[in-house]
Amino acid sequence: MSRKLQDVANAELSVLQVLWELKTATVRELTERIYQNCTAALNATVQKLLERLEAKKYVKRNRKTWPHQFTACVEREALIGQQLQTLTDQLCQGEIQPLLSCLVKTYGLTDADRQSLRGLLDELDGGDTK
Amino acid sequence: MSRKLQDVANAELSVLQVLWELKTATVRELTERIYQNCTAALNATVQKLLERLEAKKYVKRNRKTWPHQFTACVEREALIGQQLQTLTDQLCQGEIQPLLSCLVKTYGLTDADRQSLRGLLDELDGGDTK
DNA sequence: TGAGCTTCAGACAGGGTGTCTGTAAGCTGT
DNA sequence: ACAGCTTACAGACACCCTGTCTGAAGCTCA
Repeated sequence: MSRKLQDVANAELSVLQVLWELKTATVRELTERIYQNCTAALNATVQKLLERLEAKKYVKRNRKTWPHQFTACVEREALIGQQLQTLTDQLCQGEIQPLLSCLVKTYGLTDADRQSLRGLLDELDGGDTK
Repeated sequence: MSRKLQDVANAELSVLQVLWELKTATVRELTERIYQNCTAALNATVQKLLERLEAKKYVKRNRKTWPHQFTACVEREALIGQQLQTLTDQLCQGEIQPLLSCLVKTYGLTDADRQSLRGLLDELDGGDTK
């Protein structure tokens, strides 16, 4: 039974969040943003997190600049989509149906939510008018 | 930075899946269903998984019968909801909005999917006609 | 060239996970 | 009541992910 590989760890995610916000940043900037201060140790921690994110292809590093500049190369939406995929795979045999219904029922969707959701649906209808 | 506690592990989930299907089962039944055979070791493994699930309040054990009968005491839907919550908390600052849009856009929702989704929305509208 | 950052490699502890062994406890048919 | 089988329970591992840190090597700029 293979382990559920946790593609993005918690601390890694917090790095991504900042990168999404800043578009591009150095280790120092990230460290300060995340930990509100910046010691050698914390820097190394962030460095390591970036290293791992880079390995996972979630972050790109520009080695030509000094200090290196980092940018996310995965969209927040892509990550959401991926998580949703994992979720349906694991709990709904790949179907979105149960997830949708659960989502609509469980969450108190506001009028606005429903409205915009309808909008999205209409868009889709328009998009591929079979 | 606290670790993202993985509420239900992989192997644990496979136990739950079987319990959802069978409603109630013994360790032996579960073991056979999951591993296609049943050694002392595998039995103990399942036993341990059940023990952990019980601790997490996801499974109930009837100690009056012998062998013990196990039943899930969490619905699949509840788990989905919980996962969705985690997802939005981590990636959308608790908003469902981005998730919804991602979901609709990314997944090729079939006509049927869209239809049923509309149905659900209508139901909601009817439900709390403020 | 030297001070001060930055990068990089490696180490490490803690915890989750899946698995197993060994032992105690419970049941069943004779 | 007992032998023999099944089940329950406790504890022990090993593996790996995560977050963190230390120390050494590299780069820049005055």
